[in-house]
Amino acid sequence: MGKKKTEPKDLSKAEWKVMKIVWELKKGMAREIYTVAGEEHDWSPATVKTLLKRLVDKGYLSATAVGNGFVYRPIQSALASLRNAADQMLNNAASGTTGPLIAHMVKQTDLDSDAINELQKLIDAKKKELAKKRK
Amino acid sequence: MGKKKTEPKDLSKAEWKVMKIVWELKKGMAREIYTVAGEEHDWSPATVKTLLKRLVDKGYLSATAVGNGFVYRPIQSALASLRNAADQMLNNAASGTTGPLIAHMVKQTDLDSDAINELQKLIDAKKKELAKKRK
DNA sequence: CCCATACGTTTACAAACGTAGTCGATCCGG
DNA sequence: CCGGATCGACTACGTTTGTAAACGTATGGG
Repeated sequence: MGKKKTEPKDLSKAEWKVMKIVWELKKGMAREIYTVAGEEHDWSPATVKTLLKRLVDKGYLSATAVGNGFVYRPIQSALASLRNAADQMLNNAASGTTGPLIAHMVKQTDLDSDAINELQKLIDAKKKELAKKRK
Repeated sequence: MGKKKTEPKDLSKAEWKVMKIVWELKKGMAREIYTVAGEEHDWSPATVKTLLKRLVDKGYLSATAVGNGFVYRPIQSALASLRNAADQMLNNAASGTTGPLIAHMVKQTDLDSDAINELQKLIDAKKKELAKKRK
């Protein structure tokens, strides 16, 4: 028993940026990660190393020993993590703001046809649901 | 000339919760705010007072003197603040995740017919745009 | 087999956050 | 006009975050 669950800590701003890089690389050694990170943001390798460590501690990255160091890999998919962030955001949304908020995001984003179709499907479902409810 | 802009600091988790309450009340004196906050979260009045102060300092709340204390009012609309948060989130989104992310949010949320129609309009626009591009 | 290089760990330190107590000023019901 | 309730400011203090140097160690090219 006692699975204890260890409340999943969430990511800080800097940590998100590192995660984004690792998600895009799929996996990587310290070197590659802090090279990219050094270009994109303006961090010293030391800084990135610290962030990597913290991410491993927080359970967002796995580190499998290879040669000198480790290969880092995301434990959760980018999507899973984003979903959490999104849910938190929705919790902070005062009633009535969610609709416009989502609309804003749709406007902001470039969607491919798959995404658009998926969205269309969801909208249709919502419509149907609404119609029924308003019987 | 020196508009200086004072980089808008962003809200911490606890601060969001307070803001949400104020947005919903539209405005309020310390008393009401920390009463509600005390029920919803489990904060002492002192804690809420601190948060209120910090929110005023950060420029999220205005405080106009009335009697003993102040009436607090949100300076930005909830939507405006959420939009910022959303934009940040989209920045952290690795490519290809945005579509599914938005889909997730749509699923998560109860939308009224206005919101649904608005979304539908946006989707239609995206479709058209896509069709044209893929000439 | 040596040593420069890169790795991860430790340590550092200021700023932001979460949480809250104290305290002098002030308002209002009586 | 007094005294209790309340207010906001100030102080406090441990934790997390941002940022990075130092350092002991392992690695692998020569």
